[in-house]
Amino acid sequence: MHIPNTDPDLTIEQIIDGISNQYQSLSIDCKLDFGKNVTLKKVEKGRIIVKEGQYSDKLYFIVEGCIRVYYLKEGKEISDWFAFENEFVSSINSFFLSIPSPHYVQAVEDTTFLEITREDAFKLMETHHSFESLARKAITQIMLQLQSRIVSLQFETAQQKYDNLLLIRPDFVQRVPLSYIASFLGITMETLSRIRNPKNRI
Amino acid sequence: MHIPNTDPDLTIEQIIDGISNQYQSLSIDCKLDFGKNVTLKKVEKGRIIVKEGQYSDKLYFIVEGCIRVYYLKEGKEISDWFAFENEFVSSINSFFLSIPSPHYVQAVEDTTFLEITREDAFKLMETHHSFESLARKAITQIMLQLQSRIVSLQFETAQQKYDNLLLIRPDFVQRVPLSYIASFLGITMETLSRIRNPKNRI
DNA sequence: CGCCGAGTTGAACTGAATCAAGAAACGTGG
DNA sequence: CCACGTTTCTTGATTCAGTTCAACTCGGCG
Repeated sequence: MHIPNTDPDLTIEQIIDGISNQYQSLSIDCKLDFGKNVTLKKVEKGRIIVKEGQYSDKLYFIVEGCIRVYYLKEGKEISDWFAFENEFVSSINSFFLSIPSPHYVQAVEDTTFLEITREDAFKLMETHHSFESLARKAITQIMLQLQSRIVSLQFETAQQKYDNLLLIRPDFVQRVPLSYIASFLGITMETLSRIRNPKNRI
Repeated sequence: MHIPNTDPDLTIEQIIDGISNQYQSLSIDCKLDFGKNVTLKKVEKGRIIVKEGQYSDKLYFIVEGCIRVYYLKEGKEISDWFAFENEFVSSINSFFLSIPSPHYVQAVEDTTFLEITREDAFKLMETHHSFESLARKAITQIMLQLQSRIVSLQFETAQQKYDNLLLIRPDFVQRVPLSYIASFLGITMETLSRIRNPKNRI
């Protein structure tokens, strides 16, 4: 799962066909309309796509690469969300609540993605039942991810959280710096480092 | 917010009208169809509505009362979700993934609610664009709640978590036993008790 | 009245944070 | 290709918030 299996030079039409197959079959009308409202973008590793405080009314669909959403807490970066190939990602508070983004959005690798504005996305949902279904399914998936993360955060030890992550998203640890992973798991870098050292295992 | 403002003796039609107003305007057709597929139920305080291990393919909409979703971890009850008047609730893993429920669902107070099966709910989503929108909005709301809970769980002290809860859902603490709240916040009952004692405040 | 569950308080313990210092890996220019 | 500075990761010592376990208080109710 989550293996980079996507040709980064797909056309918008091909990408939309992929979405239609993976998430929800879209009507021909809807695909056309969808295609007219997205932009295909490429950014290099490390590039900040959205800064804190901006109204980030964009939703992204990753074609190739990895995007990280994080916020600053007392000067420290807290990673909140990572998305890989074929996943949707956005500064969700900003996107859904129309508030200034508390999050930064950054490319962890060279990344190719589709971009759509909130306004256009909501218009598509209203116009096309199949797009509304797509949205519902994508949001459901995110909700379930968040749910399982809560269970993981709440009563697991640092070791269990890390093991759990390795189990669910083995590629994660390969592709994302450890410092990002630590804050995502709600632990410090030092603790993560100790956990990963087999000598410290119980 | 979340004040019991609902007459528990509403008809199904009136409840559906309320949903149509609060979440998403539903077409007349859709409301009728919706009404045919729900059951209005009442359960007394403490009653277990769903047991762990059951396939819980039901979604509930609370008219009056409070429902708790929890699971057992090493013999201890961990509260995962509380829902009050005018909120949807279910054993989400079971409902959305069609797996046996890892959760128990229990009435915290005498509770009146609408019940709909997954099959019927999904059929309504397919048939009625407005019902699909309703679902999308309800799920979005849950997703945002989960998101803010993650932020709260991840880097806040026990004190901050409790203060935060008081701020966001002041009625919560009035209506739900402290032992339930503790596990919801990811802390022990003893810690919660100390936190609430003004003498221990910094 | 006495029991029972819910909540409180106390003392000892512990997992992870913090602070501080190294080691390894990484990239960039000479 | 190597020397360098920078960033990323590891290791060690100390500290602390919150857990655990155990005893106790309080209020409701048969």
